[in-house]
Amino acid sequence: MFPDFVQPTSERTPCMTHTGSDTARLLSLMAGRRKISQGESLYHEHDHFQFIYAVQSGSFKSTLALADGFEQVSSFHMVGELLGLDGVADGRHASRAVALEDSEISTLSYAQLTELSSTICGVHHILMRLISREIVRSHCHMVVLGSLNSTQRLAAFLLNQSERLSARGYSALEFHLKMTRGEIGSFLGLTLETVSRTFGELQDQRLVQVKRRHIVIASLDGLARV
Amino acid sequence: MFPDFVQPTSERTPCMTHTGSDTARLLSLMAGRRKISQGESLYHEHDHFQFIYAVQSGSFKSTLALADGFEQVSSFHMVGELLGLDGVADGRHASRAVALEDSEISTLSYAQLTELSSTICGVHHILMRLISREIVRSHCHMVVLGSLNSTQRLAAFLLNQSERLSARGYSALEFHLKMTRGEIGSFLGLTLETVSRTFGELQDQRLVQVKRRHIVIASLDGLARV
DNA sequence: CGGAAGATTGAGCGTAGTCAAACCGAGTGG
DNA sequence: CCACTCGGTTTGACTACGCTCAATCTTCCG
Repeated sequence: MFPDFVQPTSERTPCMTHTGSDTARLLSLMAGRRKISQGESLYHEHDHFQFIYAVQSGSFKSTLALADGFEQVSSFHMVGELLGLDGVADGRHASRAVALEDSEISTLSYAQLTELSSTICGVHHILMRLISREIVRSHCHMVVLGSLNSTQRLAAFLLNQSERLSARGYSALEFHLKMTRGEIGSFLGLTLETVSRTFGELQDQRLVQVKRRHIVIASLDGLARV
Repeated sequence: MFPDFVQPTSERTPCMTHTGSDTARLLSLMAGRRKISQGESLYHEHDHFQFIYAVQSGSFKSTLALADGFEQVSSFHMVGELLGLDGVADGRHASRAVALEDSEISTLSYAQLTELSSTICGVHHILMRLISREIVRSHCHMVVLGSLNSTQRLAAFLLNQSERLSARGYSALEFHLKMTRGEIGSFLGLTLETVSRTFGELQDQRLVQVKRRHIVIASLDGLARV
């Protein structure tokens, strides 16, 4: 039932977060460091696009505003991931980035970066790949939103979290979510009540243990099989 | 209820298709031309990424395969739009592109393009912007999939079609869809029956006239207000 | 301790999915 | 020309999943 790229097991998965040598090399160019406290915004929609950011510690969500004032979460970002690439499109940010906890980011001026591109061969390849990877990630998420039921969505979400956390050296089976049920719901196209209930279901099936934001995965395979 | 960027009226809309001076300049570099007949694939998932394609005539859909063999439509492409940019991410295509009708495409080798980037200043800016714009587009579609009901989704779809067609000099109010109900449904995260029924509703509300694939929009504003 | 924000749980409802049948239009061949 | 097929579309009846509204509980923090 799952698109194969949602599963964390496969070696090369397009849904993979953009952590890797690409980002590492880009990170080495990063300069300014800044603290962002919980709830603070890094940038807003329509803000002039100037910087690309990398999460140094903590985590962020990206949101898009709906016309009625509500906001939908479009992605979560954790340590080592980049923010702000959506601004390349037309020089303005298309989303808002908010810290989910007290965080630190480093900053890289896009103008600087394009200069570097001409001197340091390969830099713009890296950047291009990173942006393109974002496309692939959103496409994956479109599949999640467009063809999975609530249980499958939440399972996919947990697997994704697990994969990204373990890629950062944390446990793949036990972790602490930084986001509320409402934010998860918004991200998955569900209500917060449904998220809560679905956590309950997964727990009843002995696939995970959930205590508020603390998650223990009992069976990765089981989750993937959902 | 609509995210403002779903509406076709606003002047600068991030959901805007990537037709514009950027594409135009890129198109001028395009070389080979090829015919693709209806149902034929331009590339498949996991194909080695080598070319970027521009639709010269006809139209295409991009699909992602689910693990169970089904495919979800992730986007539609019409004349002047680019295909294949998802392959930049890791050198392999993440989606499949299929012609919705007998079509023609022109081809641009990505390797060639990156060479050009170093000589012709600005080429890689263009490419970067185009890729980034794809991100913004997918984010918009995530909002559609994550927070709109069937009527709103279909209205957004029709407005999008209308906008893109009128940008190409066709009528904004009367056009012929190239895709089946099933394909629309897959794209919008609905079943084909729901698409059909929802077309009926919109017709009952005198917002559009629908006869199979022939669409006449009675009120763009009405659709946008849905 | 009290208040607030977040999470859980419950009851009832509605939208969209499912399954099934009928319909329509285009193309094919007798 | 009509009969037949086939893919796509429409329509109907029923169902179920997830939403809504509401109450309660938990944890955190002043």
